[in-house]
Amino acid sequence: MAKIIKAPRGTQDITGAESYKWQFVENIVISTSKLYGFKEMRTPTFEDMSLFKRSVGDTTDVVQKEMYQVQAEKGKDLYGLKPEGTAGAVRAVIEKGLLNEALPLKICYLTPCFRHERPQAGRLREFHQFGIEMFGPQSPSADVEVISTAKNIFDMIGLKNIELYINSIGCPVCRANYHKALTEFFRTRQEDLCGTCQERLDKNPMRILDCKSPVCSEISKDAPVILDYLCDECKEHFEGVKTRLDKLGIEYKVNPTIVRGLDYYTKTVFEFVSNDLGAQSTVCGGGRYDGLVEQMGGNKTPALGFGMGIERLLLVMEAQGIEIPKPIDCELYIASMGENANIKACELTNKLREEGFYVECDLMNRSVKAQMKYANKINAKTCIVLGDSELESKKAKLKVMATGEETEIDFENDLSQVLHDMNVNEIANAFSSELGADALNTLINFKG
RNA sequence: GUGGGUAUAGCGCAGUUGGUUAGCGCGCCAGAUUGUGGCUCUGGAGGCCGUGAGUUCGAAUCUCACUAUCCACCCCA
Repeated sequence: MAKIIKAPRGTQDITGAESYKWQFVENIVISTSKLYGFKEMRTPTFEDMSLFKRSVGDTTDVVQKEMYQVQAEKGKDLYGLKPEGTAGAVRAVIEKGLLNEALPLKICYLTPCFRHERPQAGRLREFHQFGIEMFGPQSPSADVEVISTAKNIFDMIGLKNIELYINSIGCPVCRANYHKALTEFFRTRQEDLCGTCQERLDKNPMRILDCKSPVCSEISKDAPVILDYLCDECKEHFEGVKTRLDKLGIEYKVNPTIVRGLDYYTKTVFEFVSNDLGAQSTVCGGGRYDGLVEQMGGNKTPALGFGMGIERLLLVMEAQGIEIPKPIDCELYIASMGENANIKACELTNKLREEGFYVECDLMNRSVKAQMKYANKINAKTCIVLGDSELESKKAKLKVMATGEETEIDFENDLSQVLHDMNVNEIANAFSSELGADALNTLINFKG
């Protein structure tokens, strides 16, 4: 036997046992975003390396250490597999001139992302992000709309205990002042900081606030807080965001230690976090990036958005035992004996599928018994058996698998009516049951 | 990149202080008077015991290295 090639480290195969869950989540995120006016956009999986360097940031870990780079030809420019969704979206929006249309421009996307990290719970090398981006508005209302889109998605999925943390990291001006104050503060206690934090002191002092080491977090308690350093405009904006969140009844905690690791963020930043995940507890992260469009060569345009990790979303759902509607079961299995019956089964199956029913017949040349076993295994709701005598009489017994009850029918003419009636009954039952959510699921699920 | 755990059939697991033919459950296939599923019973297929060295008369079992995987750091979705 030839050697088996395995999937690359940190990647996943999504089989039929899982894919319906993905489809469920993907449908919810896309359809919920539609209510807010976000139109789906699809951009390439790889982009020029310079795009990521300029947007995400040349010195960030994501670009510096975790990018997958591809070179199509020796000596030619490098491409990078997207490590996140915003950069490509911003590039496309500028390139297509979409900012010349009516603003705000609202887009969303579902895309694979790639980062070369050590895989861990909730962290893969190829993962999938759903994201939304909004271009044009500088009003705090936009921040709240973006946050509420995420919140609404969680609610639609049925997630519990997702906490929202918000912060403002200010505009470049107030952030620079804050960085200076923070560096000066930590400089006085430099020797007491842990190893990594000593390095952070110059590179990214705000990260020290986030450190889990007891010593560092003790020191951080007295550190200056970003919110005290915001300029008037940034302060007012942040207040505006909080006021609106309160009005909408969206609960949040202001957390001055949340810092996004991508360079483009300004003003509002936020994270949705779940305790049902391991160390990688952020399900959704985002914020404003008012300077990015201009930096990428477009006209100065405020913008904002978020990214949501689909794998992490699914992990939380799993942990919380959220039930995802299963794909529909086979509605009819047509068992057959002998060549002529098999041909007839094949013909009937095809005809019923054209009418929109999920029907199966034997493709393995198995005994009737084995075919029945298979029908049972795939959870077929009904079955008929065709043999020489049925072909002659044009009648067959339709068996309801759950009860074993059989009725004789004219298989040439009655099958589609029977299958139709079965579905109508099922929907009626779902409606009359007291489990509203289940009924809804059945309806959503019914025929895709 | 750093640290710790794990690696035996498709999946989940046993495997005694090293001892010859490596087991169990689920799943898969077939049969139980030959045209009917689920329950039960019987039989069958499927493993270089992660890879490579070493110790030994003998290694799934002990040692080392490598690889993969999981968890955590880091970073982030």
